[in-house]
Amino acid sequence: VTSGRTDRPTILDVAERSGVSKSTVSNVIRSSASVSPDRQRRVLQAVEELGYRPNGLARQLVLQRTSTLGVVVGDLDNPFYGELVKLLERHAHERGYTATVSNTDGRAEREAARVAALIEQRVAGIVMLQFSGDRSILDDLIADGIALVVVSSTDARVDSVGVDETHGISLAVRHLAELGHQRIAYVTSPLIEERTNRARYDSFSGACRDAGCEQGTTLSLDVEAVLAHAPCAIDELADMVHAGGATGFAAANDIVAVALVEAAERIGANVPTDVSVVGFDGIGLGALARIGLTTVAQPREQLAAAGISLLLDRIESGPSAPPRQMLLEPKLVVRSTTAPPPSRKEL
Amino acid sequence: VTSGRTDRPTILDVAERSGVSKSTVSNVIRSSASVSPDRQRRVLQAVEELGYRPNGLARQLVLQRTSTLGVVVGDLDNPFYGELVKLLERHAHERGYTATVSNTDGRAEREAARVAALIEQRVAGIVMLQFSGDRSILDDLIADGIALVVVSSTDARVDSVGVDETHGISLAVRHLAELGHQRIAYVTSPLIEERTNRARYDSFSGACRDAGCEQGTTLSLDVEAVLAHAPCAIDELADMVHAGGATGFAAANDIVAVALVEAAERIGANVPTDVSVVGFDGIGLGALARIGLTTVAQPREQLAAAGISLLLDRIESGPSAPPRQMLLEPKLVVRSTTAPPPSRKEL
DNA sequence: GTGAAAGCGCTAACAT
DNA sequence: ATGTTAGCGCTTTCAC
Repeated sequence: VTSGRTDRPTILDVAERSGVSKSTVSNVIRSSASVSPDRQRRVLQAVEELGYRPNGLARQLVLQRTSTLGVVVGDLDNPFYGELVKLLERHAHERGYTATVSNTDGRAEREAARVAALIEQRVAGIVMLQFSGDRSILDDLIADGIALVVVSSTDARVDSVGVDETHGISLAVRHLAELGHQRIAYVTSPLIEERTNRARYDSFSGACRDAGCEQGTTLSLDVEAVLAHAPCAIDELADMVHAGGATGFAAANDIVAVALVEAAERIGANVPTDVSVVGFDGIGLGALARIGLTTVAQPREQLAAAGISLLLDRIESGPSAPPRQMLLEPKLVVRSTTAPPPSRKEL
Repeated sequence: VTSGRTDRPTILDVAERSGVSKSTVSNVIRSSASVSPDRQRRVLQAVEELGYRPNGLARQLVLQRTSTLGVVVGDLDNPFYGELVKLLERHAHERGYTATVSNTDGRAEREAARVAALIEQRVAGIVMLQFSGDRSILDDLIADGIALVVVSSTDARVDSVGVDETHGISLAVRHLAELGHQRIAYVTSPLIEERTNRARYDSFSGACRDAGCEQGTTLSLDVEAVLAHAPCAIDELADMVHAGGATGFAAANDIVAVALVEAAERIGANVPTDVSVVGFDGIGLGALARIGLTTVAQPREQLAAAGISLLLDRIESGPSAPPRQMLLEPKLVVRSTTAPPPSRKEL
């Protein structure tokens, strides 16, 4: 009653039982060198009888490379990331890798701690799905020469695959503008990383200019607080809506959008009659009739597939190859959280 | 340009640079035996200068135990599981473990393949969050003597922590009965494992008897199909509702419940005016005013905490200790998908 | 207090 | 075709 699992047989036990050498056993289980049919059979039988399972740790130690990928995600609770991680794990497994996932909740310390653990574990590569407050971890990783890919976000210094955010946001803004909204505001959440946020905001500003509409004050919505019915969370929104600050809202992601719809209706502003909301991501639940979230959808399957491909390529090619950036096209999905603004409707 | 990462320094490099032996370095980085302050400093400095990171693989190989936990989940896309995995990872990390997650999509072959990979990787233990079609994998795992805990489900042969399902379902049925529903039907999905399903169904039957109401035909709803607007998916429901087969529905989980609400409203039956729906799990999105899902909520944080505790205990104590079962109390959360049935309302 | 030596389970030359 | 040998990077007796 000392050790967790019963003692597992090693390659040596198999060798002994089948009356051959370690190497021969190794050869048959890896089906590498040629082994006589007779011995092959005997080894296989011994493996069977003993219930032998090769020790991956030992193999990876001697091979000097692991078949483990680290997946660093901000919030697994967000279905967009849940699905992405699920797809990434699928692709990883298909290519012979396992996935160690790390949830950071957008906290820099956690991100650092998780990444440190991944490095000690000698993961073959890391997929990053979201950044926390600062990108210094990225710098360390790059300096470390570890294989790295950023999925659904972008950074010029590393391999990455994401959607064309500028285009995505312009789709949202243009849609709102075409419906007749004159004043549009950008809504984000404290969880979204500073730099990403700024980039998106810039895109948003540009899109507003291009579409010829004014831009309202940017709102930051604490999603948790809204869902927990914390009253303070929506005061800012109330002020804004009642003062005619904006009739159209472009949200940083679908969860924020959904929380925004909730908050708006709670203060008596109907969506889409009074205000319109468009999200970003394309989570499955947004398709529910009761939600009907108009959103800019990301191609999740492609993001995952490309992410794993890029990462494995990088693992092969080493850190010296120039970084590759892939930009996928997002798609506007119009549902029922957007409509012409009230003033226009009354015509 | 051959290998992925640049060659990392080993404990030997540190030893050389600081002019001490391997063992001394090992002692200081693990802060085990006592080392003279002088050498201690020199070692630490060398570690710093070299950017040395201990090789977890090597350590775990010699220690004969890993600090990796396997988490096997049916569908990470379901926010209930997304959140559970997130919580499990947090607790695991707090106790010094990393989490390798495996998504099975409820497919037995995938489950087997993933579990095999986990065993080769010599995970210290496995958390199972959902079963696929058959439980034979469980048998193998038990025979294997691997540390194992089942979370949010139950099996008498292994450590497990879940909610009292019988009680949970009776909460749902009783709530419906108290509202005046005479005929209640159970709704599940093809993704839910046979045995779990049967157990829940039995509980459901019992609850109906106790509450003195009839039970309608059980429905199996393909959630994907409903959300994808596949027409066939809701025919059965239409027949049932129009034939007065049931006015109240107890769903196997919140996703099914939400899909059911969608399907019902699509065939012209308003929720809760015409039919009532109660879910099971308590996903965050159910709290949205537009969804307002009445549901039987599971204590997720406690499930995760207890799951990791049970597993680590098991890792310590070995396979011989008798299995422990923990049953937590679910809680009925009444929102707006339930109301008195139409007939009763017309009084 | 410190170092030398013996492995953990495996793979990969290198002999035969 | 098969066995022998030397490690992969680390921890841990066991002498000194």
